[in-house]
Amino acid sequence: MSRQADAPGAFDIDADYKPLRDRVRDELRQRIIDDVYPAGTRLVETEIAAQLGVSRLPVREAIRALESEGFVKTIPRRGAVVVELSAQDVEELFDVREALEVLASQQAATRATKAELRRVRSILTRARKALDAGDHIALGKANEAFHDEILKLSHNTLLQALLEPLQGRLHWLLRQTGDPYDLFEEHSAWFEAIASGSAHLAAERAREHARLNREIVRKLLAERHRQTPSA
Amino acid sequence: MSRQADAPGAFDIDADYKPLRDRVRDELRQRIIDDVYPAGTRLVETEIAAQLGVSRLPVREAIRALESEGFVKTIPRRGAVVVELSAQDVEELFDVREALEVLASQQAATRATKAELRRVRSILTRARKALDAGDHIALGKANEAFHDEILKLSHNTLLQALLEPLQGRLHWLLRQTGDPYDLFEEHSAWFEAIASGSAHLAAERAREHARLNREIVRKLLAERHRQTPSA
DNA sequence: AGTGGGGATACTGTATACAGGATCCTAAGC
DNA sequence: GCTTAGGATCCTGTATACAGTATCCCCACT
Repeated sequence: MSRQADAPGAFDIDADYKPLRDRVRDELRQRIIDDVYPAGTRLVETEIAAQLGVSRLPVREAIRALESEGFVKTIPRRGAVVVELSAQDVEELFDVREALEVLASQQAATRATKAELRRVRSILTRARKALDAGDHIALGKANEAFHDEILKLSHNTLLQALLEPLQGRLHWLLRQTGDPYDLFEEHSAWFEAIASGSAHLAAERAREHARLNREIVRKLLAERHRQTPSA
Repeated sequence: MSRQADAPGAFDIDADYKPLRDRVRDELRQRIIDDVYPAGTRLVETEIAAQLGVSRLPVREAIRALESEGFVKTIPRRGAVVVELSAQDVEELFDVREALEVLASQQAATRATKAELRRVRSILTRARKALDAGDHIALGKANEAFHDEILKLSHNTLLQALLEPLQGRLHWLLRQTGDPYDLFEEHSAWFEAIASGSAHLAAERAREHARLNREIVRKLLAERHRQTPSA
């Protein structure tokens, strides 16, 4: 997170130290998002440990972390399983996301600095380019980065801590549903509302965006369900 | 929590099994809330392990859990410390609490069953009695239970999972500030709004309640700060 | 052929052991 | 007297080891 945040001149040798558990957690999360471990997959500690060349303990702690992030569910004495997001889970995810993103947007409107706004604008530019180039991967990443940045503009660390894992699950969901929708106009309008400094306007845009997004995912899921009725 | 909640007729031998890590976590959380471990206290794994008569591992996992709940902060290779809630932390806590409790209240208004409403009403009665008897401890517990129940009425498990630890920290804060305020009229009005079935009204009441609560805590903290300017 | 029991197996839960980094104290130098 | 280098100590990070429980498969019995 904050590499050398304070004491700018200080020597900070091996500042990029990260405990094994964190690196394992990141790796496993990525595998879940990338569908290497589809829903229902059992995460067996010994297996993963052997595969990554570490002992069971870091794996164990990583799995616990993923549990608190909502990616896996563990049953006592039975181990961890990658969760399947039910329709209700998705609805709840969007319920909470909407509430928190509206708050983030409001606070961003009143607290964002000019430099921060510039940075977000540059992300939008990146998204535009990816869209024109037809690069779906880059577009998806830019869209994810956009949401992350809006979150930072709120200057509310608790909000960030809560919303980040939720967005992780949403991105997971969106990747499952296929190619990223064209959200460029949406994001632009939302961003301008924040940049205008009006908390009210920013809130309205955030809510609108969240609802549109929810509808898109609903449709995609309904489609997918029609294709694979029972699986 | 939910001992043998589902499958009423099923044999569920040792249903009350709980991994050591969970029992240790509960114990440590309680100690933090009860101010046995005041803010700034270092939680040394070996110490706690010896004291509780378990090995370091369950303690380690418990500490990780408390970290994700926001009670402690761990620095790599340095260990865990009970956090001190800064003024900004408190504000953020209330920001998020307000947003989520408004959502919970809205959903409760449209989803709560008659049986559930009866249960909440009985909690209010308990609070009333505690208030009349001047039993501050019981009043505080009833108020905490009230919030927990409202949360359940929302029938939104994600919302509950997110809000529970936040409320834990709020209760911690409120206990630090001394005797529980008289929130009976407030809670009653809020409850009636939910019982009326109007999402809009329920949302308004929830917001009002959250804001009042925030003001109370602000005043208490300002007072405490005046008494202990630097500590 | 179907069902129930017994044992093997696989995995988690917990304990112990060891390695390496951070802190703190002491002592020497300025 | 103050500062700083060196080492001892403490504590976390990680690995290994053992115990106990759940699952599964196979075989015997009905």
